Amino acid sequence: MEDVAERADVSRALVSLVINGSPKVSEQKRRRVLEAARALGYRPNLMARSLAQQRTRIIGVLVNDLRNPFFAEVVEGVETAAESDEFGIVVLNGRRDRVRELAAVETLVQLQVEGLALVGTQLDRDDLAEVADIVPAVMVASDLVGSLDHPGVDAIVTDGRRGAELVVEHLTALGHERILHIDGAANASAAERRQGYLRGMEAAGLGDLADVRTGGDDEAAAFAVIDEVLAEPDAPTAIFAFNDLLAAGVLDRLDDAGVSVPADVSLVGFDNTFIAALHHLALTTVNQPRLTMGEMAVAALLERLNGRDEPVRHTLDPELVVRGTTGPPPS
Amino acid sequence: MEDVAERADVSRALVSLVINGSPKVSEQKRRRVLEAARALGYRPNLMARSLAQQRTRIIGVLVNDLRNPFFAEVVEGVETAAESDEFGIVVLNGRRDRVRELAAVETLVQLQVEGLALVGTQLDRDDLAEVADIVPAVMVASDLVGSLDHPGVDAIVTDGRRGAELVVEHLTALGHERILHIDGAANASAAERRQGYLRGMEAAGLGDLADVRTGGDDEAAAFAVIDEVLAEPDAPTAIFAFNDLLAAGVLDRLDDAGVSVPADVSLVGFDNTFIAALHHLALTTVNQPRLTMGEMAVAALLERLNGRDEPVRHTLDPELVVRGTTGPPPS
DNA sequence: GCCCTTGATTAGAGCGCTTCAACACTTTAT
DNA sequence: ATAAAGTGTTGAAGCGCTCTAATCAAGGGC
Repeated sequence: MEDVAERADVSRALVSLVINGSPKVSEQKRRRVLEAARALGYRPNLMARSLAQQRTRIIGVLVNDLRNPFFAEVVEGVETAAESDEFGIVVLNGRRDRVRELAAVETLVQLQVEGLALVGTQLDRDDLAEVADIVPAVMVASDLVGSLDHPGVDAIVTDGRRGAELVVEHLTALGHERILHIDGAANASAAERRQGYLRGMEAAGLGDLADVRTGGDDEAAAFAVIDEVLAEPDAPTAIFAFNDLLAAGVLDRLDDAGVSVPADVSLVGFDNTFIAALHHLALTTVNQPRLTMGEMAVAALLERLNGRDEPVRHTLDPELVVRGTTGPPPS
Repeated sequence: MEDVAERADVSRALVSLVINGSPKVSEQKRRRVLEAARALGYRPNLMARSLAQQRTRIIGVLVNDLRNPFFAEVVEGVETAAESDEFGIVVLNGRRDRVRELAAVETLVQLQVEGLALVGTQLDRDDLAEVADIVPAVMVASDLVGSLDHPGVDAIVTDGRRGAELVVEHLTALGHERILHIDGAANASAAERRQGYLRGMEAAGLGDLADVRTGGDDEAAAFAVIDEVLAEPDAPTAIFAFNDLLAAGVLDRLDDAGVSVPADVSLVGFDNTFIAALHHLALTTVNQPRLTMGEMAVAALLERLNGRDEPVRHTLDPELVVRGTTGPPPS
């Protein structure tokens, strides 16, 4: 910057003004500075700028698992919104490991991000409380029971309870009774969906047939459960999986076992990722408005930066997407 | 930091030493400082540190499209390697838009990243030349014809030409002759695979049957092409798609049209993403060692930082993964 | 008792930028 | 002519940290 100033024969301060597009610079000098900058290949140092400005204009994004297309799309929503508000984002991948997530949050805080979007993270209340004192945070697509305890944390979620209920309603309407739920284990939104499932079963008068098994959030997690279930008498006629990835695993395993879907067993996923839409899977699932969620997360953070200080929680409506993996139970 | 120093009754410099784990600090003072830091909730400011240190220990990662699981896994490889070398990474998503990619590179450079990993980007030689003068760069999983022009750019690629040849060999061995290639359009690795396809066809004596159509890199790109092809006489008996996503699109469309795979038409993808492995697709495809590629990219950058200044190019071997979408042509 | 080490600590400059207050120069109002 | 009110420009302080060189204290050897 010094060099640019010298070459353009102005002060360093003026160069700064030009770079930042200040209106109070004469056209003549502006041109001189820009030309000097170009000639020297000058690039402002974002670190120095942030230090001086005392703000970074960066939103930190912590993602549970980047390989899950669902999260990738939420991030895309965050990105879009941040971009249009002239914020940058830094994405860190927790890879389903809470310890890694914790470390990532620390990194982001030290990076002085102005807001934190936690997408599907597994952090608990205490982890969050500490961080929320420092920087506004918003949880996206994962529900932390009690997160509202802390006034610094917002939440953007799809109503997983309702989503699960929709699934059960759909299946019971088709005539299913033995409906199995393979859950998301310790996954952040698992509890809610489990709850919705149980409520749905109760409501349908099938409370005593309710059956929840521990699954996970990827294909592999389904294998053991399916093997187990198929070996039992009274196998379910319908399976509601925690998410699409898990459902894909279920489908694979059923296939291996010669069980046909939906003739023998109906199957429902959750998230409506592009995988579910592949015709060859044609998975019935529950849609979550991913991009919108990402965008709302940024909006929530910006409101915080603009002074809001009560927590906000937006619950979006899930939507059942019926495709080819559900049908009436075998007679 | 000032506050911590005061509370521990030492100088700022000493605090800095403690925070950075210097060995030349007495156990007593170290304890005092750490305790003061904890009590005050002190967090070092990464920006300030980088500024003073004149290095960021950050590797910038620019990805063509985060939604594509292939790239997401390469990034995971980068992440793993960076982590073990105590580097941080900043991931930016180009979203298949060259202009956005250019902007992202600019951001990363201004962030003072110490190395740039370009994963599947579409940047051309000129774009790169400019950037490579400033920071070492490595292209991953995308081949830029002539990128070696610039001595500052390394490359980690899978041999797409060979991969495509493997596909053609597999198909011709099954008896196919009318093999169509739906390519990746302007995508960075499209040219190479196209070339391999053509070479493979020549080698099999099928040069005049070679047929390349413009596709893309997602499912939607396949639709128009398939509609077009099916309407023509002499429809191909095998289709080699640019990547798995595109292949999934092809599969969907063939399905819609009542064409069965592999009975009527064989289909091959590329990348061996988890999508291909889903039993319901069971897509024959070509594997690329994604994680390894990511790790090698970091290794290449670190070598640069340690003084290497001739360009390096690692070409990994592709591997044909035969699944259920290929078989002999209909008789 | 003096000089030399050795090890622990600190003062202070500097990293590249922004920004505020001050300044110089016009222009307009009186 | 003089004051008031703009315009454009700049000097210098300061953002939070690191790091070199200097300082200080405490032995050790003669």
